[in-house]
Amino acid sequence: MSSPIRVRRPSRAETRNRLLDAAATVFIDRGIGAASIEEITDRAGFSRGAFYSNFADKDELVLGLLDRMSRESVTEIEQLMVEHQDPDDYVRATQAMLRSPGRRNGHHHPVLSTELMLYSLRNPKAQPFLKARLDRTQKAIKEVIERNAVSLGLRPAHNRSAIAAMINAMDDGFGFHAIIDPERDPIEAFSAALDFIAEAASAIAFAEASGQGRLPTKQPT
Amino acid sequence: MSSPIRVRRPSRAETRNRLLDAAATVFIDRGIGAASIEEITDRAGFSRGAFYSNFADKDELVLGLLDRMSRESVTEIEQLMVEHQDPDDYVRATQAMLRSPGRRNGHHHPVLSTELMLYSLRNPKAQPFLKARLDRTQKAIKEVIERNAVSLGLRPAHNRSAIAAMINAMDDGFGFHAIIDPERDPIEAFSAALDFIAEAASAIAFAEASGQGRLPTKQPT
DNA sequence: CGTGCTCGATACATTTCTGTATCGGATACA
DNA sequence: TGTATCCGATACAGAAATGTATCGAGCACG
Repeated sequence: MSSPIRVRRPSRAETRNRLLDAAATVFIDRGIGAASIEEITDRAGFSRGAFYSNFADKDELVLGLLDRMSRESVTEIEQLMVEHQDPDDYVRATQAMLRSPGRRNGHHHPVLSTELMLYSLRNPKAQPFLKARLDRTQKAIKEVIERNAVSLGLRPAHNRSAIAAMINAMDDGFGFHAIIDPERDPIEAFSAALDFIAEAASAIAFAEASGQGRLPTKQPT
Repeated sequence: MSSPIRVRRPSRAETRNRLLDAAATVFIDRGIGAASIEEITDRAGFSRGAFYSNFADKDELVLGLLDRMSRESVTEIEQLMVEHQDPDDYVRATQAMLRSPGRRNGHHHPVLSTELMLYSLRNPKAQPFLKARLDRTQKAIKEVIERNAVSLGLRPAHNRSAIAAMINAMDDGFGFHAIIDPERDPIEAFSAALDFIAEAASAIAFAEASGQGRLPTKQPT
C-alpha cells in the first residue's frame, strides 16, 4: 500500500529542530556553559557529526534556539492577552498555560530564560532577541492595563509603562524566588500582587476624587 | 629596621580569600559552568596547586564563596535597614551602597547572584544559603514596612509579608531586566515602584476611612 | 535505473581541563 | 639555629571536549 508513512531519514529541518529541543533540555539540566555538544547530540539521538553539519559551534546553536523561540513566541503572549482582556481571565489563562504539559518541559522554562539572559550578557549577539521579548511582554501588559484603565480606576497621571514594568518585574522576580525556594508558589504570589495593584489603583482614584491631595512624588537619581 | 612589614607569603586564609575573590569575578565573566579552575587561579595570581590545596573541586569552591557571602551579608542588609528606618532614606542608602565602588565588582553583583541561583538548582547543597539570604532580605523589608505602617497608612488587613515579597520580587526583577537591557535603570524603576506602593497604601487607607468598601479579593488557585 | 549530491556517522588530531603526586622554600617554634 | 611542618609550585597522567576530515547510505532528479 502506498501509505504516506515511510521509513525515511529525518529531513534537515527535523534534525535541526530535534537538536534544538535537546539543547533546551540540556541547557536547563546543566546550564549553557557546562553543556557539552555530545550530551546534546546524545539526547537528540544523533552523533556529533549531525551537530557540526547543522551548526558551527555552541554559540550558533544558542542563537538558533533563541531565534526559534523568538519566532514561536512572537504571537503567543499577545494572543493570550487579546483573548483574555479581563485581568482575571488573563491570570487564569496564564496559570493554565504555565501548567500545560510540554510548557515547563519545552523551551519557555523559566530556568532556560534565565540561562539565556546570562548568556546574552556574554554574547552581545543574543541580546536583541531577549530585549525584543522583554519589550513585547511589557507592551502586551501595558495594553491590557490601558484597556482596563477605566475599570481599574487608573488616573491618566499614572504611568502605564511604569506599572507594566512593575508587574513584569514582579512576575519574573517571583519566578526566580521560586527557583531558590521551591516551596514558594509564584503564581499565587503573582495573583495576590495583581489584586493589590488593582485595589490600589481604585483606591487612588477614589482618594483623588474625594479631593485628597496626591502624595508628593519623590525624584529619584 | 624591624618594621612590621615583611615580605611574607600570604597566609592560608589570605590565599583562600583571594581565590574566592577571583572566583567571583570569573563566575561573573564566564558563568560558573564555563569557568575553569585555571582561569580562577591565574586571576588570583596563584597556581592550580594552591587551588587544590584549599578546595577539593569547583563545587567546594562555590560553596565556600556562598558561605563567605552569607557571613558577610548576614548583617549588611539588616544594618542598612536599621540605620535608615525611613523608606526614603533607605532607598537613598541603597542607591549609595549599590553604587559604591567594589560592590558591583565584588561579590554581590546581580549577575553573580543569578549564577548562584541557577547553581543552587543543580547542587542542592547550595540551596540553604540562598534561601536563607532570600528570607533574611524579605524579613528585613517586612520590618521596615511594619515600622512605617502607620505613616504608610497600611491597614492591619494588609499582609505585610506579601507586600515585602512583592517589593523584593520587583527589586530582583528590575535587576534582571537591566541585565537584558542595559539602558534600563533598575534603581530608578525601583524607586518609582516604591512611590507607587506608598501612594497606594495611603490611598487605600483613605478610601477605607471614607467608608469605601474594600474591593473583593479574588481567591487564587 | 543510475548518477550526483546531501547530510549524518565514524575516526582522528588537538586542545583543554581536571586531579594527583611530588618537590622545595618559607614559617613556626624550641 | 636547627628542625618539623605547612602550603603553594611544578610535573605528569588521564579524561573530556572540540573541531575536522573522510566515508557511505539515502534521496532527488535525469
